[in-house]
Amino acid sequence: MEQADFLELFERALAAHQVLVFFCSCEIRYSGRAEAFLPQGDRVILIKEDQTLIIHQPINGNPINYLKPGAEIRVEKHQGHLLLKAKSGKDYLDVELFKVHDLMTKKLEDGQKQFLQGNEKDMSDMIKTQPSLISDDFRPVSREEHTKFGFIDVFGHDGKGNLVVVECKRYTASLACVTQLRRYVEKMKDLKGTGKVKGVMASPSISTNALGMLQQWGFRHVVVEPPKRLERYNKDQRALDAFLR
Amino acid sequence: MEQADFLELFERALAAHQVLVFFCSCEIRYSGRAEAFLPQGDRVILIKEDQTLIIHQPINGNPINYLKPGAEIRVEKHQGHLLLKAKSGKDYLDVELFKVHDLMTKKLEDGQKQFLQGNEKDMSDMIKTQPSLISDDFRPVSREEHTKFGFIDVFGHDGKGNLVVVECKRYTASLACVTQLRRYVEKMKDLKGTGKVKGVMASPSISTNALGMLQQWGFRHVVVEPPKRLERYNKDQRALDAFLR
DNA sequence: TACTACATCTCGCAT
DNA sequence: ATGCGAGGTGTAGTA
Repeated sequence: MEQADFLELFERALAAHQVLVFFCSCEIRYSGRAEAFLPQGDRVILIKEDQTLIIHQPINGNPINYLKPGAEIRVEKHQGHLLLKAKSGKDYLDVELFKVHDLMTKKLEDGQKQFLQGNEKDMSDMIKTQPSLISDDFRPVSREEHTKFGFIDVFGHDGKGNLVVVECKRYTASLACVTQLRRYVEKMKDLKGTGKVKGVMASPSISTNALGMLQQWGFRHVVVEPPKRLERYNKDQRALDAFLR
Repeated sequence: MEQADFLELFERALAAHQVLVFFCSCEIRYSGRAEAFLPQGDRVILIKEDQTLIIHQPINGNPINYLKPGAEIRVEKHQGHLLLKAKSGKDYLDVELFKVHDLMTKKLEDGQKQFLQGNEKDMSDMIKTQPSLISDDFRPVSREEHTKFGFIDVFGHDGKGNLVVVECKRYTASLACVTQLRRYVEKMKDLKGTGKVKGVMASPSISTNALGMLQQWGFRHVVVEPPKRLERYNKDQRALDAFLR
């Protein structure tokens, strides 16, 4: 693709807040929270309407370089080829464009948000409405969602005069998760001036080391799966899919 | 763009392990580690040569949906429009394609790795070669000895018979960082059977609460910046850039 | 494989 | 702006 053609289309699309994608051979310098250099190779560059800049190599899931939304982006001629210079906050990206293979631009119309279920919040909600998931005598004191005594997921008491702090994790609980629970329990003991505070880790599973530390602190692990209400629908889809194959 | 044309180009590019990008109007269902639904809108869909699938809305830095490398991807006709079905591990993605606006495919040649400096490893290396950054009497032990103690960033001793555990963070240290350090110190006390173990948090800054907890445990904070050796080059570039503006 | 910790983490939420 | 914790976190390193 010709330099002049690219430059014109690029400027116009950028000004019109279109989305731009192009294939190119380039070399990249990054400076900001860290410093990086990526030698010449073919990449995909995506510029969104909010001036997000994302650069992908032909393999791997994550972008190799990027700038957050709101970047200042411009292209200038530099020693026979083009130089894309961009800045977002403290981060700077310089992309030497040796060759632009192909470019695609379009104004995209969206504005939808994704509905997502099965996160940690859904898990703690489930425990509040089904306290027996923790124990027969567990009584949650719903109320506090984010702050009050901290960021405790579910807080309550049992029938033996103990306060109970529940920490939910949607994945295998690790050492870090247990220290988090420990921190909350100690905060609660401090605030309430009592030693009768129990810790419960609610997660689908827990690593061996984490379980060891949990028990060392006299805490309990309870197996709880994150709720996925759309699961049946999707299961059906998968079954149908397998049938059609 | 015509369905039949898209289908043919898509299949061919996918089989040739080219990179594909297209603009489309679509509706997305995700099922796997969670469940999600995204109503109809315009998006950018990127399929890489390793069968990574990434879907972007026209704004925001992160993809709204994605599948990890190695996904099984196919497109089939479904009630007048196209249906892209993909699966990677336990994750399923169904994309109803109401209209494909434009498509770009190309075999990209890369294979370069990024050189990056200023990460936590660089920070701990710097401390090992310049122990005075921690204190005048700090003496780090050799790297070989270090490894058998686990995940400790820098380990050593001072002139007063104390073992010293250093935890590096490239950003503002938080409560979680301090509990991590605490965990390492306690592990070390246990392993060595001594109470004389000091904890040091090395980071550019530390939150007020984290500093409180740090001091409560008798640990110290030392201000250390992650090393960025290319910084001067980039600073010069920025200065030059400003001059040319 | 399981587990651990880093990441230019990003993002939202609350102070 | 800062602080704190979740994330469909992803990714690398190690046992």
